[in-house]
Amino acid sequence: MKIATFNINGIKARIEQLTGWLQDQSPDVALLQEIKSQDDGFPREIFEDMGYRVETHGQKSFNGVAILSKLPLEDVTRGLPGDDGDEQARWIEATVMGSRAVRVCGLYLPNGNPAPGPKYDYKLAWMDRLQTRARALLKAEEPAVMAGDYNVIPQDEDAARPDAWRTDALALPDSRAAFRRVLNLGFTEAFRARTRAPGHYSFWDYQAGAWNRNDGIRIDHVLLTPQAADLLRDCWIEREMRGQDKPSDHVPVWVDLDA
DNA sequence: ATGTCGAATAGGATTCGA
Repeated sequence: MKIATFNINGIKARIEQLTGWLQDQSPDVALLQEIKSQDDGFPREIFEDMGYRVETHGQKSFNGVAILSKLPLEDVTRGLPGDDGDEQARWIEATVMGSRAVRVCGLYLPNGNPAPGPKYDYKLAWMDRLQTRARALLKAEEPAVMAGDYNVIPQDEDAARPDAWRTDALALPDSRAAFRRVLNLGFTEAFRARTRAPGHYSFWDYQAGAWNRNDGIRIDHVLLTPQAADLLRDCWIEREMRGQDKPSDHVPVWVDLDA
């Protein structure tokens, strides 16, 4: 089962790249973030015609997550539990029925800038709720994946210029600690289970020629429960996507599971 | 320093979010 997480930065602006990518790479499951569309504005027929089931959790203008799957989906839920007043569409879950059933969570974690401030408070509160959901997934003792744009640079080696991010919400110690707290519950960070080296990024800003200078950061992550980690065949970042015409500022991160 | 992009509003330049 090949699963890719991809922050597409707007479905309308990315239709061409996204459909080409699905044709070429044929993920079984694509977890999309920042669809920037409401559910009824999402061009689901385009993907259904390509053989994908489509589940969205959108909102107007900003945020929004979706699951595209060639495999059957069961028990789809929308929204991260823990705050009924949270209007932001950042979380969607489904069980993917492969040769093994895999619970898949697609997430778009709040950016949190400027920090300190209310947006940073929201980020940290959201990460507390993430930790609660993560505990429940572990308790089920089943293969589960939490993948998406975490908006966290886990360590200095995950940024080309770590000092430039020192006071940014993506790298502040409280952000890193909250990310580590989730990992330390017992999750495996798939990319780091396969690759130790620095210099691997999943995001390059549109500004200041960041891509041409390889001034990137690694903020898109795939976390696996122990039962999912046992199925891990490989994890890689598809950096070539950033060099295409009309790219997103993020690229896909893949896991291949024996499921 | 951002050197940018996407969406909404409004009816083409501006604002917000990233």
